[in-house]
Amino acid sequence: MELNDLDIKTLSLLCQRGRMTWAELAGQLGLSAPAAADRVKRLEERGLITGYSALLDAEALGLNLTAFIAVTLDHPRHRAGFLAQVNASAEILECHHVTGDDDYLLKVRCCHTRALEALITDQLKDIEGVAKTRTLIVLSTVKETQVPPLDHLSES
Amino acid sequence: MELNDLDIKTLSLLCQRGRMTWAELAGQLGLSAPAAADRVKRLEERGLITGYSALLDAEALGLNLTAFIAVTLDHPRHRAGFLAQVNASAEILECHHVTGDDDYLLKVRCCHTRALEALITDQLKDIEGVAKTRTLIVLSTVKETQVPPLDHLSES
DNA sequence: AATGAAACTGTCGGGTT
DNA sequence: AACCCGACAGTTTCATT
Repeated sequence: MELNDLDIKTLSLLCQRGRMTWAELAGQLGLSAPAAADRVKRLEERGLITGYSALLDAEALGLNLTAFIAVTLDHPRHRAGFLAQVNASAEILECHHVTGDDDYLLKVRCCHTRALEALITDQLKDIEGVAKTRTLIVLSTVKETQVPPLDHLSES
Repeated sequence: MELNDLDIKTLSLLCQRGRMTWAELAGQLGLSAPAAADRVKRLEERGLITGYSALLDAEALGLNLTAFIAVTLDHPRHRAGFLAQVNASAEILECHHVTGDDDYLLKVRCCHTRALEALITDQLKDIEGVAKTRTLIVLSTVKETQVPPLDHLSES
């Protein structure tokens, strides 16, 4: 599992402009278009690139409310039902099993406080085994990217 | 600011497969290729689509450690310095100003615990005004998407 | 929003270092 | 093994209806 500088630059460029043409990418890399396409195909086959996506502006879409919800389950037996609900809800963007006082940390996005209330009451609290939820409302977002720190990979 | 069903379907399709051709998109929408391209261009100009990106597998890249760090500043005067550091660090993926016991919630991603230690000690604690940090380690990630809940937009 | 023509891009095979 | 070149099919784009 080796990643040379050209691979990292390729990943970086495709994170910045996911629809750029192979010719354009090749220009930035100093390669021909087929060579650039080959390298990308290899990165996809190795599982480093899992797909491509349009990036949407949540606020422009009217999704003005982001929140983090810490969830505590009262027994591991209720895990499956909880995770099923997590996967079924489009408003739950992320769900992480975390260390600390609570079991799970969710990142959710919805339109307004009423929708958040419905999410907490109907989608979460209603699940058997959800003992407690703690909600942090996002007042403003300073930075939000899904691009991992590619510069730091050489150290690994 | 109107969004019809075709717009929402367009956004959804482009979130799933960001590099699909206009011809392919047009097929899914029941339109001709130029019509589909026109609709996408309009969504970009309206700011709903902010760009396109390759999606990377952080674990496959060796970025095995994700954490959330709650940060408390001891005085608003130290805000600017803190935010400058946040924007300068590639390992800090997100920074949200939140309600609750702490001021900011960061999502960070790095290679291993040593790198996380360096992030907390050198990048955060070293900033003047950072009074306290609380770190939650992510044990496993159940779900992680950046695609907003498009189904729920009709209610707004 | 659909059609048709021109320019461009992606992709494949063959050859090179 | 990685890359370049040339060629063809598919795609984007523009003008027109």
